Amino acid sequence: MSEHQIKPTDSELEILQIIWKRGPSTVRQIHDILSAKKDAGYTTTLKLLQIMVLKGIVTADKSFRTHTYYAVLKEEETQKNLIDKLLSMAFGGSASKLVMSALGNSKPRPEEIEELRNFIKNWEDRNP
Amino acid sequence: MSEHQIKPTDSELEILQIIWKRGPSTVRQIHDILSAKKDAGYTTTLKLLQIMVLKGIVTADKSFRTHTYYAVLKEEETQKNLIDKLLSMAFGGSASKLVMSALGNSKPRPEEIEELRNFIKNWEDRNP
DNA sequence: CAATAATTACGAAATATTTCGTATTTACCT
DNA sequence: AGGTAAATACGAAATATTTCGTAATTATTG
Repeated sequence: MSEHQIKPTDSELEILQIIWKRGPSTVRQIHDILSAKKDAGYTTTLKLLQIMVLKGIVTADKSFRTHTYYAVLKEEETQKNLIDKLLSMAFGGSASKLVMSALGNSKPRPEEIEELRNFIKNWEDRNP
Repeated sequence: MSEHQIKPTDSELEILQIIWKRGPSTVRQIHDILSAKKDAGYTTTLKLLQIMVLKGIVTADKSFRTHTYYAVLKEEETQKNLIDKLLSMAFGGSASKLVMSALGNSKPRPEEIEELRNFIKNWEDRNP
């Protein structure tokens, strides 16, 4: 860990999420998904990716005309950072309050519930 | 709900958190707490509060020279909004992943663990 | 009362983020 | 080859956020 916290902005997160899900992607691929859910110009998406390269959030393979972008930030690690921030920013550091709020308001799908129950079972074993 | 989502910024959240904890507070009181953990000028804190009034995040009682600021946004509701956002922004909408990430990386204090266990027990009853 | 201190008002600079237009380059297709 | 389409480069406007300096006002104190 030589680098101090690279913190993606909201727009950057939207893009990261797409790359995490699709794997390495081109601007066109990313933009098509992005523009399905929000209003955005192609060059805007391109510019964002280019900025993300400068910040070290993604890398670009430029060996072909159509560049391909790879996520540098790891999904789990980024999620952890965001939770840590939310925790200190809005929950006074209380993980239990955060979890209760998340579970209290959500309607997890059945398969999620099962996953969660298993996790909780293990978690309880580790926290007697 | 006539108003569209009032979304506090990070700095605003820091202040909100203080008011939530202390109750209605003056600029001085807020600033003293704030400046304990970060470098900030008094007028910066004041200006932030004034902007928050414009946005409807807090209200100011100006009947005395030293104004007192009240939170308009409710803590639980704001927390819920932030979690919803984080959920769609970084967890692809999966509450279970969010919870697992939060619990996986945290070391809750003993009293939190108890609270959490009780909550989970109830939650499991409601999600058979 | 006069000086000092505390407070608010407010403009505006500094910074960060988002968006897009235009120019240029590269590929593709008759 | 010539024309069209697709892609990148890049500056810069538009917007949002954060920070602070200065002036004006009101209280406090000696």
